[in-house]
Amino acid sequence: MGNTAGVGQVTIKDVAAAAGVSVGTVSRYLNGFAISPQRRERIQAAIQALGYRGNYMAKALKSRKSMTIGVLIYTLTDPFSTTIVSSFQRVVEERGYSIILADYAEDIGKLASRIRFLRERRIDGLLLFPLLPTPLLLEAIRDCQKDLLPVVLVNEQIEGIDCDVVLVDNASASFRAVEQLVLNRHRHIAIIDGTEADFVSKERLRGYCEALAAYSMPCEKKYQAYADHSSVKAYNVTRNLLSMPEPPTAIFVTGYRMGYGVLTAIRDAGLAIGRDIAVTCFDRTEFIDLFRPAITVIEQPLDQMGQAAADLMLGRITRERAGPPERIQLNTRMLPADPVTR
Amino acid sequence: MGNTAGVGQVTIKDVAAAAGVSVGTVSRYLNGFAISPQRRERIQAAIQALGYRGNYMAKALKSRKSMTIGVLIYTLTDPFSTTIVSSFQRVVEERGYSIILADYAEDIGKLASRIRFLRERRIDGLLLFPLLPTPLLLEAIRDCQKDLLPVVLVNEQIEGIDCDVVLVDNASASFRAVEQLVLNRHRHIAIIDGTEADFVSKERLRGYCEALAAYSMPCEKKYQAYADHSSVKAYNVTRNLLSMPEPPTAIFVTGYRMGYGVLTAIRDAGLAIGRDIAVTCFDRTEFIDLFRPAITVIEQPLDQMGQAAADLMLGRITRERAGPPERIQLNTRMLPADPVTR
DNA sequence: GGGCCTTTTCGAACCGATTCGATAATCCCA
DNA sequence: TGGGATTATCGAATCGGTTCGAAAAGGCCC
Repeated sequence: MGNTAGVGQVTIKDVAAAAGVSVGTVSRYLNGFAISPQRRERIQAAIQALGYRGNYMAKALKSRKSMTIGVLIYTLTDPFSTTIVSSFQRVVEERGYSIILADYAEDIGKLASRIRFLRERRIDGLLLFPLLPTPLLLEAIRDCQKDLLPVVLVNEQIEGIDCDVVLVDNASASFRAVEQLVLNRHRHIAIIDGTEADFVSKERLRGYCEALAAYSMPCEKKYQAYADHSSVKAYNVTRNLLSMPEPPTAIFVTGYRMGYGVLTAIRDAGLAIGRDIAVTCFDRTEFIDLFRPAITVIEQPLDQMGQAAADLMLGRITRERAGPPERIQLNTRMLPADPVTR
Repeated sequence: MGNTAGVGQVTIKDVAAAAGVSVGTVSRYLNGFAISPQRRERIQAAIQALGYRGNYMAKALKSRKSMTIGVLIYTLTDPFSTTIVSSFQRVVEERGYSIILADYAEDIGKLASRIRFLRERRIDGLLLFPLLPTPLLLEAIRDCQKDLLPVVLVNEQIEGIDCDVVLVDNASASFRAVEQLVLNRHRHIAIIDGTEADFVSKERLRGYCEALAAYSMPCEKKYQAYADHSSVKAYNVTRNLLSMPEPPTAIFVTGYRMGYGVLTAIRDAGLAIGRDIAVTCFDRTEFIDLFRPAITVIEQPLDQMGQAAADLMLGRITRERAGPPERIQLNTRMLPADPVTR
């Protein structure tokens, strides 16, 4: 029956009645099937007149697709991941999907319950930003895969898991960055890295070490530090580095938050970036951009990453793409500093 | 009938059959109504055994509530708003709501279509971060209200709209900040503000002017600049200010992004923050924190804002709260610098 | 144990769409 | 213009829950 008065509750039945056709026919029209011209017109008129707006829930129930993708991010406050999400969203929305967003407050322990929450909403796919390759994560992913829920990972590689993933060339970007410093005659190059455990940090450290090795330079522990992705820790670490008997002449920082700390520490030590010391920093942010071209920035293709993730996801959801998981590796771009040579 | 094999498609019917009760009874159990102990046990066992997971879509369809709140943000990459969203999310999720997130890429023109998108998902409420009080926005909100869709605004006040809103004490915070500078004997205090049009910027400028007036100081145009919330523009503006014949001895910046530009410009001018020049900045970010206590920071209670917004929203959605719109104004906190006196 | 009141259970209708078999309309060509 | 093939339309069943009236069960008191 439906109601004509109520608030936005015009149903397909009302439209059918107003147009003098069956509900099935209206449905056909809505889904783009062939329909006779005069009926098409009457239906269009009825929709217009009644202000019909399809009921997404009914559609989702019947078609068993929620047209919703869950996005689980470690924290909503990190512009790096939200930028990726933003472009991901743009792409999937064009195909009618919306995203429901959750974060796990950088607490791996919450991952499972957050995923459960999303799955109760019957998401059609899951975009996951892991922090660490823990067994818990592995189990959670396996669980999704068991139920054929497509999962796409961003920036993480996990032993023993076959899962679509989007990455950047962490190791080789680091290699090139450090190589450039070496070529500019730096002999004491420090690295300030995230953690010992996460995939991205490990890869970036690997690139650093390989570059030094490639030029037969020692890879000394005293020039290697972890700052746990924290700007404050990076600040302290940098001050320590600068007060060494033989301080580094170049610092390679593997993340923008730590970059903040490094830049501030250098300033507070009374040194001039780009003259007294070279800095190469992963991630391009609005703030770090203010230091160009005094520092070298490794820019990650965030938009592309979001798009790639969206393509992977949509391919799986629609089953246009089957077969083994893909591992998409995108290239960073180095925005070189005016050289600081020794 | 249901299926026992398939992927996660156990229905309430399957549970009922397995427990030997009717679907209605299972539903009662699920919704916390009284039920006889032995049935309760059988139902629990059946749910456990089958791995039943309620179908959110079916529930939403029948109960006409999507248990979903739309969040429309100007850009996902702004940590200020995403922090608020994060705490908002935490609160509403406890009540079973999830959020679906969309941004409008700082393009007011897209607002209407973004809202339409969200409304097609049958959201139960809308949390909106406006940028400007435009007629378009006003119309969009009116449209929601007409259909009794609860709307909560963050950080915006619109003439002629009655709508729940969460704000901070922009004007009085500015007043106090500038007052403090005056008391430290600064006589040339510059303000770098967002735009001429947005509510928050206007309020912050008002506080600045009122503070100067309160101390009978001139409110000179030459010390007032807009930087459009951009760090690069703030950088340029600051350089200009510093090269005036009579440069300001204190700068009041009304947003963290512009703060980045100001701090960098001061550094590049060879001045020391907290010694040569005083800086007071709105918003506390990880980066700006690195400058404390050399600069004064006005911290907004982001978590509280999110919670307040959530409370407003849930109150409206559940109709526990009716009546006229509320305007919740929260207090910022000033983290004072070590004083730079003249 | 019977009568009466309360509480629990059952079963069916319903939410608003999709989808499919059956039926009606249309088209094409002889 | 008629017959066969094609295409559009109708109507009913269905998705997986909630909800409500009616029926059954349980509790209490005499």
